[in-house]
Amino acid sequence: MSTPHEATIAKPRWERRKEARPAELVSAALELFVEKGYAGTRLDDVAARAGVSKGTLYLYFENKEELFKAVVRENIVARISQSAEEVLHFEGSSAELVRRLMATWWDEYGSSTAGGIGKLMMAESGNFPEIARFFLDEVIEPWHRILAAAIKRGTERGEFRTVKPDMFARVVTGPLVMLSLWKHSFGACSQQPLDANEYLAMHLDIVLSALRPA
Amino acid sequence: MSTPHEATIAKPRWERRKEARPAELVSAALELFVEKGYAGTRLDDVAARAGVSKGTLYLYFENKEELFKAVVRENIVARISQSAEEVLHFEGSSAELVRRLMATWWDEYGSSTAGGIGKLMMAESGNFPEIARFFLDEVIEPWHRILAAAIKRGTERGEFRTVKPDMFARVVTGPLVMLSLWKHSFGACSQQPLDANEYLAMHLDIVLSALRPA
Amino acid sequence: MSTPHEATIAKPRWERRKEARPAELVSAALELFVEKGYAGTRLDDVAARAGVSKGTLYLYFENKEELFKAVVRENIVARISQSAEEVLHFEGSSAELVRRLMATWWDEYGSSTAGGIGKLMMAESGNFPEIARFFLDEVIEPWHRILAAAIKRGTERGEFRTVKPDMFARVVTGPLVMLSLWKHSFGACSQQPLDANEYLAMHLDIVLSALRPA
Amino acid sequence: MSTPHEATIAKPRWERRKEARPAELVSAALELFVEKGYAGTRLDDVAARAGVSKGTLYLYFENKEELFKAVVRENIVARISQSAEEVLHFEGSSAELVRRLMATWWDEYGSSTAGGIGKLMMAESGNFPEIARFFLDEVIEPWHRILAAAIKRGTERGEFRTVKPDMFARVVTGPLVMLSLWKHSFGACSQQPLDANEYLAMHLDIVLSALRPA
DNA sequence: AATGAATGAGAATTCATTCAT
DNA sequence: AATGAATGAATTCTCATTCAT
Repeated sequence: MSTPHEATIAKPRWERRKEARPAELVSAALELFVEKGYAGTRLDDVAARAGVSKGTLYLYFENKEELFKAVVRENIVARISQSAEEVLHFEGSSAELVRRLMATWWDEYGSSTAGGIGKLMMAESGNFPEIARFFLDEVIEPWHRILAAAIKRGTERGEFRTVKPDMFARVVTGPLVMLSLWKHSFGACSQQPLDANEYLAMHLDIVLSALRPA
Repeated sequence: MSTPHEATIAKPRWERRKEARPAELVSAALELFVEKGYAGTRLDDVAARAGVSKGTLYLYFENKEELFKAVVRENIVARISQSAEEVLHFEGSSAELVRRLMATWWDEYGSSTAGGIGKLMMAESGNFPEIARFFLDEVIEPWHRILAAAIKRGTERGEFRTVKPDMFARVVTGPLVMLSLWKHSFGACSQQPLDANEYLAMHLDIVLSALRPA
Repeated sequence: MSTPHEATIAKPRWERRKEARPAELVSAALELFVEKGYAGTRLDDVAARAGVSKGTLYLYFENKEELFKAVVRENIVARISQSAEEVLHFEGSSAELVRRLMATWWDEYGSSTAGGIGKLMMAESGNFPEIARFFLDEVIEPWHRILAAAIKRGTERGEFRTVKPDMFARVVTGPLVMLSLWKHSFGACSQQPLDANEYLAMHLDIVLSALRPA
Repeated sequence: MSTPHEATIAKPRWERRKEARPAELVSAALELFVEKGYAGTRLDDVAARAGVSKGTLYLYFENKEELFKAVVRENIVARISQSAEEVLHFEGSSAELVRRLMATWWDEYGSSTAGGIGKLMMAESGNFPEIARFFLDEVIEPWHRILAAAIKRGTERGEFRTVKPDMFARVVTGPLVMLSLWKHSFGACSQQPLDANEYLAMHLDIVLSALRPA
């Protein structure tokens, strides 16, 4: 179908980083969506922040909604699955396992730019129910299951007291999410900045205290 | 069938409701802002939900931003102050005090429609820094202080172990906020609905367990 | 048709100045139309300046355009005719007649609030051709005829040199109109205010110098 | 009838005219502002007259007011300065100088489309005081100074009688402005059109007669 | 592959006009 | 006669999307 002379078409002077573009755009879009919300983000600004023209955006994404979906999709990652492995194969104490899971959560998800996705999804879940559902299924529920599994392991091994693992996992995820949301919202206008490490240490302390067998 | 005369009684195009209008508009706006975010809310829709025309909105609010401010202002309420009283004059155990504060928080703030304000502020803090600051100063910080005071009381009376009251208060507020946000976001698309009472009971259990003196 | 008991209807508490209202409204409208132009004038403001509610305006004027027409109509007055009389019956020198006509023009038309009508008509003639035509026929042309008649009288009596009366009248009306327009436009933002008397004196001097027989 | 192929050649929805656009828009806006006044001019119409869509206007001008300012700015031109040169270096009689200045005024300012700017400024000076001030400083005052200088020159060379040059200049500018305003207002609805040349000849005659030494 | 001028539907805002009181 | 709350059409302005280059 393609004619041989196509190969002789002069190579345009740009050509570079064909692959990099979408990532740059998604990254710029992520920042702006998190900062201003979906409706509040102008594609003009996304393009400008990515250093390209507005038209270029449409070479890679059909429209604003598809860009939004891409932003969510590209940033939820398969990270969760790694944590799952850890739970299954972990050899140490359950307290240590819980500590590690939470540290991992914060390092790889909560504290990263991608953590803003949480805020975004929370704000836009009403406007994009399918995406919210997707996020719920792919991110939130898996995490709850992993953490619940770790709790259950501790109980079964006699390290933790008996609690309802699912509900416990949900509740103690609250402060983690809170911390992440805070960074992307009030954190910016609070004068004495929140010390994340101290916060996380206190949180771990609470969780483990609450799990101590009677 | 109906008497001809009745049929011809002109239905007034509108009713005079000067007193009620602003509240109705603010209420309609609250729902939509929470549901769709600031930028995603059309004033047309606000007016329609309040049962008035677009123009009427402008009789009571200078513009969209002022409406937004009014929504926030009218819904933060002075509720917090009542809780403050409770802390100061409470006679019972500190565990009971904490339980009551949390129940109050949920009943009067978290579970109410106004709880959506929290979600709204979180999403829009970047776009309205002054209002976010206001919300921080008038709602969040006071609550933290009240809860911290209750923790401190428990410690001083030997009922709780020693913890940093401020940080503890912040951390254990996480699940409360989480629950409220959930209701206005993923709650809508989660199939097995979250049982708020069970969640809160578990949370209280965790908090009190974590505070138990060694 | 009217029933006797109409007479027993309680006399409402307002009642006062039934006749005065339209004049107050027209006067307020005149000021605003002159100041802001037709389109730039809000009926709200007209009503406010007249000290009545917006609705009241519609008791007296069918709509904005009718109000505008009333403003023009009520302010062109029959003043002109008095000047006409003067020309016909004046006994003194033609120079004195011209002097009087100009002084009269300034005192009764140019310097009065109604002088703003000129500015208004100039600005809005394109939007209201019929009214412009009316103004032209009822105000401008008659004035030109009167002044031309005075010039002609002077020439015929040997007091002035021979000129084309019509064109002469038009040209020397220019400074008069200019002065009136100035008051309602740049006059407000010019720092050294224009001395109208000096201006008029110079103008009269020019006119009479130009008419001096060779 | 026409070859099918020709008929299917897609007419571009628009043409790229970045360079020409602002001038075209300003020109369209000038006509409409002069014709209908600032408030009476719809941006839709400006765009339509310039042959572009509404949105395009906003690519070049931030808002209606900026467009208005551009219209004024672009049309006052530095024409005045040429006349200034003439006064300084003119070698002939002062009467000839005055004649030339007036002819120049009419040819280059009064009779041109840009002359409508005068009408516009007069009508809108109240709504845009800063622009009016600008116009006063950049156009009106310079002209007065130039004409006054020419009068003074004549007096000093014994060609004219002694008059107050400033006031004289102001007064005799009246008919010029009048003529220009007339063209853009009543001129349109007057049946016997004003002969500008005859008017200007009469005016020059008056001015020079009035300046003749005793 | 990239651009950015142009578009036009849609949202915010204004204001002349209506009408129940 | 007077009011002023309510209306909705008209206008300004925004921004996602298109497309010739």
